[in-house]
Amino acid sequence: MDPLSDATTGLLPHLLQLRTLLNRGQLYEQAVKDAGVALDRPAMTILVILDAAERPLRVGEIAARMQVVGPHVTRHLNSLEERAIIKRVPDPEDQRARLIALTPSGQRIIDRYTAIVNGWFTAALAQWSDQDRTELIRLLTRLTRDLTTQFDAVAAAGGTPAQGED
Amino acid sequence: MDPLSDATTGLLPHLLQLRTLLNRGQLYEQAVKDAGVALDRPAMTILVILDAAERPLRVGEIAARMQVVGPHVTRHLNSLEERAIIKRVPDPEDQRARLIALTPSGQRIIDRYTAIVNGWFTAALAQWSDQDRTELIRLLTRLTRDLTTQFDAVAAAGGTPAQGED
DNA sequence: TATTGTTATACTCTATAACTATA
DNA sequence: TATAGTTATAGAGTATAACAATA
Repeated sequence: MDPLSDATTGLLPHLLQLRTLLNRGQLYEQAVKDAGVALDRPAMTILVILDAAERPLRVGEIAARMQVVGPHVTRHLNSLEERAIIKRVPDPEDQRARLIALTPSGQRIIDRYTAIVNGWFTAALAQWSDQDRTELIRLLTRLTRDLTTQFDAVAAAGGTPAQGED
Repeated sequence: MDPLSDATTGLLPHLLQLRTLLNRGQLYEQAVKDAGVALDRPAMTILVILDAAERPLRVGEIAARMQVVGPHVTRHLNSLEERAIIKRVPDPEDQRARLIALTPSGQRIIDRYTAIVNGWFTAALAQWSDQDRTELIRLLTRLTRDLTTQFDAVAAAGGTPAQGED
């Protein structure tokens, strides 16, 4: 009756399993240990986001990308700034805001960390064909984008299923 | 120099973003509200796992699939059993163990919940081709499996990069 | 003695509320 | 008065340690 159901039914368990996998603290601890630093997961996530952005970000932008609330980011930034891993610089466009930038030391840390984790991914996908790897990235990117849109709509509607009818 | 890098570099930010998306508590709250129950996320995860397994599971099996530790599961099972959403039955093969089964009431809850979430997924993937949906499931399944293997190896090695050389 | 599960306690991660400063 | 960020406090979520019962 609904051809979509065949493919989308069963997606939930798969995604939960992936989430479960990525939430394992053990991995981050292993990676930061190998990278020679002692940072917790949220701090590491902030660094990954700053590194991927390739430019300084506002606190609010980081919070939005982490899907968390402002104060959570602030707390970790305080700790990261004390250790000279990030720095806060004034935003020339708005004196209320601050731009968060990686220090050279912070950049070295995230580079080491990323190299290690990418090494794991490379090993995990070693048997994959080039085409499958490319497809994975493409579908994952699209999935994340479309789920974000859908979830935002659901949250905004505040209780409406949103089967996408009207 | 390394053709794998092209595809696997950048995988980390994508996966973190997906994780971030799936960790949003808002969604679970919306779904359980629509489903007419009041359960927290870990409890809901347990029900999803039991439903996907299509048979009673041991406490240890649930913990393994959630990648959490036994006591965490026990606590939620206590609460779920009080509300007659799951029940513990003796495992005929081992008197130490117990099998966790959904009650009819619990099955109804997870059915409603799953229908709602699957509705969201269906809406999110409405514009996708059948082929892309099929490919997504296939690659996601494989990714989860291969990452699990890799991460287990890393954790077991206890600090070894595991580029798969030796 | 090793394993399955439970109870009790502590730690990590994230949210809400109240406040300061600039727009 | 609205917005960007911070401080302080409270609540989920998960882990570690100690224990009970069966293999």
